[in-house]
Formats: sequence, C-alpha cells, structure tokens
Amino acid sequence: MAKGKTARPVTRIQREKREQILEAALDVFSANGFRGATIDQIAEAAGMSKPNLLYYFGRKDDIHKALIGRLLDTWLDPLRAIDPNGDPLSEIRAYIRRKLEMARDYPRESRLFANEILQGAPRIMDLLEGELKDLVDEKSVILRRWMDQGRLARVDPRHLIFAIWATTQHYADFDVQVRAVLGPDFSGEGRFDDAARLLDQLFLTGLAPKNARHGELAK
Amino acid sequence: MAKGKTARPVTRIQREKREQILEAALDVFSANGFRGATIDQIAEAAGMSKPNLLYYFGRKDDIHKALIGRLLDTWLDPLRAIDPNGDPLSEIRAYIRRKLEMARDYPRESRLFANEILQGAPRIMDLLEGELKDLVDEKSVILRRWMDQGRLARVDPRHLIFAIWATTQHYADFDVQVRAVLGPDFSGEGRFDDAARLLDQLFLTGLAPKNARHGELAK
DNA sequence: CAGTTTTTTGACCAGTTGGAAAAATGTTAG
DNA sequence: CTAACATTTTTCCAACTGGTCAAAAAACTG
Repeated sequence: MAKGKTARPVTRIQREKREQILEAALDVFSANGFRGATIDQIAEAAGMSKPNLLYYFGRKDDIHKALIGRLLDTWLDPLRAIDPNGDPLSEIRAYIRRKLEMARDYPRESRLFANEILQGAPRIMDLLEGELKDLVDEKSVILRRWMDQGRLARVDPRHLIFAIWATTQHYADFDVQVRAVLGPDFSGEGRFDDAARLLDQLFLTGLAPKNARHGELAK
Repeated sequence: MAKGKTARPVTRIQREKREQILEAALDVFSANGFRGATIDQIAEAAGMSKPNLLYYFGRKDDIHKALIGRLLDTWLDPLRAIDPNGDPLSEIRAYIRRKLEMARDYPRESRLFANEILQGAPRIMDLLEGELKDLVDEKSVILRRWMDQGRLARVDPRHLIFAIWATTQHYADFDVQVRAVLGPDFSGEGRFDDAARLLDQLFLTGLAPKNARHGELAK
C-alpha cells in the first residue's frame, strides 16, 4: 500500500542511476557537509543534469537520508561483531583493527558521519538515542562482565568505546591534518600500520588486567 | 605602511563590536561550518544588521580567518607546555588533562577547527604543514628521547599525539553523540571526569616503560 | 513499427545569500 | 557648536540554490 499504485517494477536504469547518484553524493556531502553541498555539484559529479537527478531523488534531503541509512548499517557492524565468548583483549584488538580498516577503506563514509554529528546530528538524533545507544549499552554489559571476571582492567566501558571510536576515526576524519603533520614521506598507507601498532600498545597494555601482567589469568 | 594612511587609532566601539561579532561568529560557524553559516545569522546573533557587520569585517572570509587565527594560538598552548625536563608520564598526564579541559571549556573552538579540517582545511593548510608540523616534530623528539632513556614505552610519538588529540577532542566534536549514548542521566559535566579516569588508565598504564612496571625506574 | 512508459532536457522561478552604495545619524576633538 | 570623522541604516543587486514543469527524446512492449 505504500506506493499507492501497483508498485512500479524498478528498472535497470533506475538502479544504476541511483547508484551513480549516491556514489557522487557521498563524495560531495563528505567533503562539504550537507549545507555546503549543492545539487548541481552532485549532479555534475554523477554525470547528469540537475533536473535529471531530481527525477531520481525528489529532494536533496532524500539523497542524504539514503546515504546515512545505508552507512549506519555497515558502520556498526564491527561493534556488533564483538563476541561475548571471545577473549577480551583479542576481541578489543580485533575491534580496533576493523575500525581502523574502515577508516582506511571508507574515509568518505566516516567523514559523512562526522559532518552530521558535528553539526548537531539533526537528521539522525533518533538513531543515536535508539539503535546506537542500545548497541553500546549491550556491549558495555559484556565489557563490564569481563572486568568483573578480572579479565580486563576496570574502566568505564562506554568511555572505552568512545576512545576506540575517536582514535580510529581520527585517521579518516582528520586525514589532512594527519598527512600534514607526518609530511609527504608518509603519504602511503603505512600510517595505518603505525597507528595499529600504537593502538595495540595503548589499549592492550593499558587494559590488561593487573594480575595478568605477571602471567596469571583469572578464571 | 599596512594601513596606507596614518593608521586609524581603533576606537572603543570598534574593539567592542569586533569582539561581539567574533563571539557570535564562533557560535554560528562552529555549529554550521563555513558554508553553512550565513552573514545574516552571525549579524543577528551579534545584535546588528548585516551591512553594519560588514562595516567591521569586509567579507565573510575575514571573520572566519580572524577566528581561526586567534584560535590556533591558544589551541596549541597545551602541547607547547610539555616540559622536556619533566617526568614523562606526568607530562603526558598533564597534557591530556589540559586538552580535556579545553574540550570541556571551549567546545565551539574545537568544533570550528574540526569543521575546517573535515572539509580539507582549505584555509589553514599552510599552518598545518608549517607551525603545527614543526611543533609536533619538536615534541616528538622529546618523546623519543624519553623512550630511548627507557622512561616511556616505545611507540610512534606522532601517533601518540594523534591519539591524545582524538580522544580528548572527541568530547567536544562528537558531544551530541556522547550525550546520546550516555543518556540524559549523564548530561552533567561528570562525563569529563569519567573520561579523565579512562584516559589516565589507558595512557599511563599503556605507556609505562616495561621496567617501571615492577617498580624500577630508569635513570 | 506504433503506442506506451520511462528518462532526459531546457526554460524557468522564488527565495536566499554575499556584498556594494549612499544616505542618514552619532560622536568627538578643537 | 561645528566640522570631520565614525557608525548605522536603507535600499539594492547579481549570483546561486533548491526545486518545478512541460516538452522532447529514449527505451521498452506488444
């Protein structure tokens, strides 16, 4: 009943063009923010005229919504993947790795998200307070259990998650600053390996339970 | 010779109004980014008409430049304050504290900066590659010396600095997300104390030199 | 191929935005 | 008080922006 009529059967062209548009829009939105991006820019990047683009997405907002919606799914996957039955430090290490890979492989998505949050998250506040909060709460319980079992240093689990988000996404969101500071010699992908080493040291040593530092592991 | 004529003696009104404008502009720019902010918005926030505002700052760009310039000075102060003669872990701890305080007390400045970097730092690239890089390089030498002396775990000093920037500024730049995840109970300032505790644990334990973990301290 | 539907285009519009000009009003030093 | 200068307001404009609409062009269907 959603479409009113007998839902048109989405043509091949529709699928392709919509994909083109989203791809172009990701470029433009992530680089300029919502207000900074113009439909003309997106249309040009997608290789079509503005009215033509508007034939596929009725308004600017729709494109942005489609992007954000699509993003959030994959964005939270690494956190979802934390296994309550795994080894605490290994799980955290794996989580950091995955987040770092995402910053490396999907920097535009990260910046799109950062732009949105920076400007007060007007379009996704409900998601933050709902889905995201729930997921973090759920994983916090797991982390806290590990701490209770003495398998992880006792810290605030939610702030721990923030710290992981911050340090990993930094390499996508603040990329230009990172590059500028490291200098042109480091413009390769090596910085991600260096970052991984630092973060391992920081989080794995920093979070190792006290008794484990002498080799003993609590039940 | 900069002013052409015998440099006008900057009246009291000029000083006050410029201050008003910058204060208002910080609000508007930090919340909306450069392109997202309009002169009208800033003018209204500053309690004056648009043409009146333009009497003090000839163009939008000038306001933004003035803000950024002013910001960067204070922004880097905490890093400058790292004392080569201090105790490594204490210096790092103090640095984290200061950065966290800045995130708490000057979130708008942090977001202004974040907005600029996110969008490719078009206006301050030279500063990043110059002043900022130089300062980071200088402090990296100090950090590396501490590591050589066995007073600090061996990590990449520049990525260590990134990690401190990321984790502290996160509380300003991603404030809405942090609040959303923590929920309304934590809307007070307590989150900064919790963050400080986590970061202490993470950085101080994570960076303690190996031999120090058994109580011994290298010269 | 003729008819139908989908896609693309070109012209257009109303609202917003950055900014200019000039006239009007305030302020202040002499 | 008044001339000189500083400040403010009013009016205006050209460029840009999101979005509409009808007609033209393709694409598909039987």
